[in-house]
Amino acid sequence: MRISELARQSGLPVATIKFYLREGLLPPGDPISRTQAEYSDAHLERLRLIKALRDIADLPVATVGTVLAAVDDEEMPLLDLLGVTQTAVAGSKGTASASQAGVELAAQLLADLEWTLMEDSPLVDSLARVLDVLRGEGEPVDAESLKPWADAARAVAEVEMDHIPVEAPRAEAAHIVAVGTVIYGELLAQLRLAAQEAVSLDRFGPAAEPAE
Amino acid sequence: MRISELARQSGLPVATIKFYLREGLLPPGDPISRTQAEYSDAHLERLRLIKALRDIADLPVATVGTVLAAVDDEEMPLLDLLGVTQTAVAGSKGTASASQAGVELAAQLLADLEWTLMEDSPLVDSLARVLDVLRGEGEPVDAESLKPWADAARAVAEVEMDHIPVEAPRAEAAHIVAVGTVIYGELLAQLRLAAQEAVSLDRFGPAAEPAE
DNA sequence: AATGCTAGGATAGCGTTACTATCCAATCTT
DNA sequence: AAGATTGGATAGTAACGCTATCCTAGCATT
Repeated sequence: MRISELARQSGLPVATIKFYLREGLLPPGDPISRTQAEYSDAHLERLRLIKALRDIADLPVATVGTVLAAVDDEEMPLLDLLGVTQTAVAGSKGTASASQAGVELAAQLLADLEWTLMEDSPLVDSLARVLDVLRGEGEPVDAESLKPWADAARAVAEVEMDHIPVEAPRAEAAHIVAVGTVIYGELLAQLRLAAQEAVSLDRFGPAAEPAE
Repeated sequence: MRISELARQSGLPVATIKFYLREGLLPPGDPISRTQAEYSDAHLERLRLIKALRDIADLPVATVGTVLAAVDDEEMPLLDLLGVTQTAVAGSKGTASASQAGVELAAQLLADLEWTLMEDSPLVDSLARVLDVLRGEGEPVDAESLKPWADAARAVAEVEMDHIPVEAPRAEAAHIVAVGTVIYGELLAQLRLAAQEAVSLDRFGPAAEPAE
């Protein structure tokens, strides 16, 4: 198909597709002639993926590029791909770094939970930043207090890791790792909000006040 | 204290504080004279809150304003404040809206879970958008398949709702509702990533011992 | 009271991000 | 043959979140 067809099927403007081509998010089409290129279903698939990462996870375009490059890199082990994707998701916000105390707190928390991370995992820092804020708000940050969140996180993580088809072709597994890390995270976040609303309605009654 | 002292203690540039004042995120100080205003600890507190919402939750400045206005509104019931905050968090990303099928799917999911939301809750739409993407990726979106995430979400939501000091002064409870919705969400997200890494290291990692 | 520094307020400017629009010559379609 | 379309290059735009500059008025010191 040509670019306009790709635009039609993906629902993205031609100009945007050209932009993604320029940014290297979408590989170039097969050049048929000097002014024509042929795009495949793989391109469409790729655009859908980009759209998901942008719309749902709100990842910056440059970060999407990093993740896609990792997905495409046949040499990269899935474990490393997971790391790249996590870094993209975790690190896409803010620039401030965690306090020393926060990092120690995070390390202690992980130790208490018996969760072993990689030596230099950037997740420790992301976690430390959150703990810094909680501490600043006077909330407890010890393992016991945070256990409900840790248990919930661990439970979904186990399911998600089970879900990776390690026996399947790498491309397929890589795709699921990247998408799953992002999308199931968002799913969990949205379900949490929905659950909050359901719980609060259950408790404080649906007849709380006359809505208009 | 004067503005420069406020800047020093909050770690924010004076120009930024002025910007927040203009945007209405920070209430004006007590005017001592025509060119001097006195700021209190409450202002410092407020700045810390703004910083948390910006740095951690990455909420747009305008959205932070909406949430803060709701926190300040003594007339607003906590239930409504929760709704405002959730909308801020859930809706701060993307602009695309969910498909009709996605909305129906979301409604079905909530029904199967026996979660009752408010009539016109925007969460249905946010959830539908996520389900749309999952469906597009060929992932299952029925209640049974998604139960692990729903259970995890419900579990933390229960704890979080228990955590709101409904008997305390409204200002305090309101503060916790707003901050908690955002910060514990981020905590959960980060813990999930950490758990993913811990689980995958346990399973595939270097020096992994079959811990059975 | 003169001097100099800071505060507060208004306005304008800047850097980044993510597109979007315009051109253009080379095809392609009919 | 002729109008439309394509790929590619380049430039422009809009939103966002600050940041910098001005200016006048007061405070603080001498």
